[in-house]
Amino acid sequence: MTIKDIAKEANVSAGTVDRVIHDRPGVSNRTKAKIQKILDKHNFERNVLASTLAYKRKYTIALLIPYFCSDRDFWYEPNKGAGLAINEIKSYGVVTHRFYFKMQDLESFEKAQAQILALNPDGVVFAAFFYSSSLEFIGALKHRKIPFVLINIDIESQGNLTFIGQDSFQGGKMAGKLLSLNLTKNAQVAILRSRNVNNHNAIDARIKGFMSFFSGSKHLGFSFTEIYFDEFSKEKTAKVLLGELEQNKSIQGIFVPSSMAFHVAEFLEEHNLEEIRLVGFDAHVNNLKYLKTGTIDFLIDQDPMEQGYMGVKLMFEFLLFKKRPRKIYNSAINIVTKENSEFFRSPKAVEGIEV
Amino acid sequence: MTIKDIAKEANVSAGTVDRVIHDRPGVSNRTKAKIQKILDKHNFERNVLASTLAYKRKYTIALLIPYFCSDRDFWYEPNKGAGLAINEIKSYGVVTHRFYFKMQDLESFEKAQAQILALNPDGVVFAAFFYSSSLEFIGALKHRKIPFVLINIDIESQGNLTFIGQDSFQGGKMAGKLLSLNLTKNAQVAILRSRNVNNHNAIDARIKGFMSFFSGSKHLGFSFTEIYFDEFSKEKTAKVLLGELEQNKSIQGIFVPSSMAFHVAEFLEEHNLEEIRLVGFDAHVNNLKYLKTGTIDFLIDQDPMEQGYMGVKLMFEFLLFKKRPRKIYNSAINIVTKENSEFFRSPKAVEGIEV
DNA sequence: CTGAAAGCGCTTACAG
DNA sequence: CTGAAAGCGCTTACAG
Repeated sequence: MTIKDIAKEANVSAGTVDRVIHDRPGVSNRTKAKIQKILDKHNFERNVLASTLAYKRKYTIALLIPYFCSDRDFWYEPNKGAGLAINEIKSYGVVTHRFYFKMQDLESFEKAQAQILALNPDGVVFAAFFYSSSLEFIGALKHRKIPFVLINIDIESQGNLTFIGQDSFQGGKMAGKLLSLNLTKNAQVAILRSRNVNNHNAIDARIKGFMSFFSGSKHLGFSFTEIYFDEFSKEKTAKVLLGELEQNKSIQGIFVPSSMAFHVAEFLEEHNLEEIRLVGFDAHVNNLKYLKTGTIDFLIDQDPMEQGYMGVKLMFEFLLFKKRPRKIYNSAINIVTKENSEFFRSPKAVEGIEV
Repeated sequence: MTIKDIAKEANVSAGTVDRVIHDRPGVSNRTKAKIQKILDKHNFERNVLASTLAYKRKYTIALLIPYFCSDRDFWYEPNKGAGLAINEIKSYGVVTHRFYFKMQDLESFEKAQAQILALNPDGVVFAAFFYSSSLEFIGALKHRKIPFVLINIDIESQGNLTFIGQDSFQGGKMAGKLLSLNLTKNAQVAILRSRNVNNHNAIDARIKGFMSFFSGSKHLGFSFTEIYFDEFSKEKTAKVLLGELEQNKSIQGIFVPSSMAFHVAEFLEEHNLEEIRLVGFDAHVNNLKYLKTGTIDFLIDQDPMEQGYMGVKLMFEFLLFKKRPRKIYNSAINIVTKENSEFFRSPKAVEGIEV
């Protein structure tokens, strides 16, 4: 059933049918009703391919995420997912420009923002690092009426099309449960956190969720201590941990509410402290290494590839097909252990295919 | 960059460029080389939309999966995933016919097979229940050179395009680990299995994987006993379990290597035996109910929606774009607990969108 | 308010 | 071996 068929049945031209389908002005009510009736009768759905081709409109999407050095880094994955989506939608006349900034470098973030505003894209997908700078960027986007999608890091702002990321509180609660499985009663647990971090909110929420798991009566015996770092790096981690663990020999479990558990694991292995139980976030290659040796017991993964993929894909569907996404897409809370470290994400249909 | 642009640059017609792109005969080597050079220079990629539209070819895919009664059943999910894919690909001129059979009714399976062969589709996606009947079906498909994709249940046959499903051995091993987390040393564990089941292979592999986890030196104290059912149903489960658990009061953990853990959970709750630890497969609604009450400790999920989605999508990509999938797509081994029961799968970009 | 015609980019008989 | 033309289904100026 094509527009032509409908037109013939209604004794009008294809152009008129098209006007009715898209509710464009310039059709008499009488004709409109007649055509609509036939459309409904046949349950007409227009051919999206032909439609897209005829529209001729080109769309530009900008993606802004942290720079990554190798495929072992967290942000490699969202970038990969975005790449899959970009590839899928390019036939539809969508060109996606990718911008990267350095995670510790506000200037690089703002430079990328300026470039994006200069590009004046039809939509923006980004990770809201640097709280106040992100808010300004959002202000500029809203002013220009450019729709935007947030991935990975939420920010209490209005007007984003959707947010795609993990529920941090639930993730933290999950971490609490997992750590508890390997601890005996009355264990002492250390929570490790860095002072120099951009997404305080997510870290705080994870810790709140973590503590909430132990608030039930079952785990009254546990005690907790927070250990602060200036930043996560091999040397600094070692220095602080040496002091703390020396001072407090009864620490049996460590919770790292960020993706930096591998630094801790490296330290534990070097000091033969593998019996300390360790739970962290994000199953990137750096962390997986220590999951496999058993020094990290559990990782909680959020399928970052999917975040990149969906960010771009949902923006595309909004721009071309006016499909408005839900306000929030909760990423997976995947539990990763030695046993499923090869199988903790669904294999994506779009990858791994040779032409 | 379009075919027209290339044609102009090469001083030939668009038709000739098209012939070169598709390596169709009837172009002199000289012209071919000239055009190819220009194509390479511009890194030409043809517009898939326009191409699909012009081809005019229609494709038919047949899907064959078990019938399901409600959205609480396992097979509801693959069907839903398939529906998403069907919707995505219909613009490309692909019509997918869905056939359902009753899991305990060989006749219904063979009737559907006959209908599919009568339809003579371009590709078939199916779950290989009923071993020998499936082999016959595969023989018929091969004879007609109809490509086919297996989902959920693998079968040692040759010639399938790909298999999409969980690695049963690894899944079982994961179950072993999870059950062990909640058991004390020297625990006695029961493995429950039904005699009346179609995919013996997967169940056997899960049990092998399960046992392999305990074969390490760490768990020498555990002992295991297999309990057989004629089939899983509320009454039969209760009857057998009553006898077994009565006779052997020291059973502390139960492993159900199928999706039927909810029957066991129901029994345990009715007899106030919730302290027995329980691990099963597949996070469909029936099972999730008892995960939430805590009677089931862990479920291992395989993202069945993705299996349906990918089965159809990969067949589509093969038929239209000649993309040959990998021989196997390992489904996820998702660990589901009370804490992540809302978040154990990636939200699919394609669903939940209002037009 | 409505229709005829041209065009999106690619493919395919057909003619030469 | 090669080109001109028609067509896939939809959209859009343009003319009336």
